[in-house]
Amino acid sequence: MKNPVPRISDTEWEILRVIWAAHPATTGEITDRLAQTDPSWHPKTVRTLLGRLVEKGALTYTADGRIFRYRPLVTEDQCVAAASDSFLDRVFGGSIKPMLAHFAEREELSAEDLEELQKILARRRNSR
Amino acid sequence: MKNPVPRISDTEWEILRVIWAAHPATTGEITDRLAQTDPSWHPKTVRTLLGRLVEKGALTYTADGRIFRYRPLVTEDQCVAAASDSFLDRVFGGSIKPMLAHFAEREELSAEDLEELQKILARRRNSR
DNA sequence: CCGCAAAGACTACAAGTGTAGTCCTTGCTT
DNA sequence: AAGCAAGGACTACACTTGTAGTCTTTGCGG
Repeated sequence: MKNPVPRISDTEWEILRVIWAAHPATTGEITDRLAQTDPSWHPKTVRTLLGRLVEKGALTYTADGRIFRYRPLVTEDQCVAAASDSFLDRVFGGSIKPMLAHFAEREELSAEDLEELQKILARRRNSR
Repeated sequence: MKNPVPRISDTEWEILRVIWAAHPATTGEITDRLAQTDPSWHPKTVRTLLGRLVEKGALTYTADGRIFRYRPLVTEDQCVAAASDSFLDRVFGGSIKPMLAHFAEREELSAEDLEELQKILARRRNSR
């Protein structure tokens, strides 16, 4: 009964991100918000992708006159979990620890990040 | 001068994994090893994918009679790094910390895993 | 009241992917 | 020696993805 989260492509993620951030959202709003971070978004492309996301069951809309208002049918958490699983399988053969080790070694982490992560780990260890 | 790592698809990852594990490897060896973990691999499919990976520049081969021996042109580390970057961008908008937090919260980590990860983080913090 | 810009519907199209199938050659088996 | 199975070359084909373009309708600004 729980339809598995549909597969979300690269560009579709961008669309979903702005919708998760604030919904319902009209096509125009979505296009504008996308264009703010990347002006190369073409309105027609946005429309196509919105249509595909509706087909996939990731979005619905309600028509308000000739304007559509989109809202998500899948949560960001669901999609993150699904994408993470698939990434883990593909790239790390499904095992989480090497994966975390890989990222923990990367440069971009600040001292505060590291500290916070240690707290997360510590909390988990204590809660058994 | 460093050709960017080619984009590797899901099934191509599986192929590469067995080649990284032991190379050079003949088509037959590769097919057999794949079939061990998943008997549904069809030899023709393997051949097609090997061809594509060669086109992409991820593999080369040397012909030994009518038999090809494949070896990687890209390292697993390179591919892991590239795939990780792309995953990070797609799913977490490029920021590493929320990503690590997400995985650190998952169930599959054992107490030993957690401990080891804390060590990694601690080491990083100390090394400045 | 009318024409136009904008929204949506439908169409396009090449590249990438998953998954083989067919055809040709040749080394090995009887 | 003959034939067959295995390798490789080339072909197939539907689905997904990125990226729009054309066609139709309609509310709004003059």
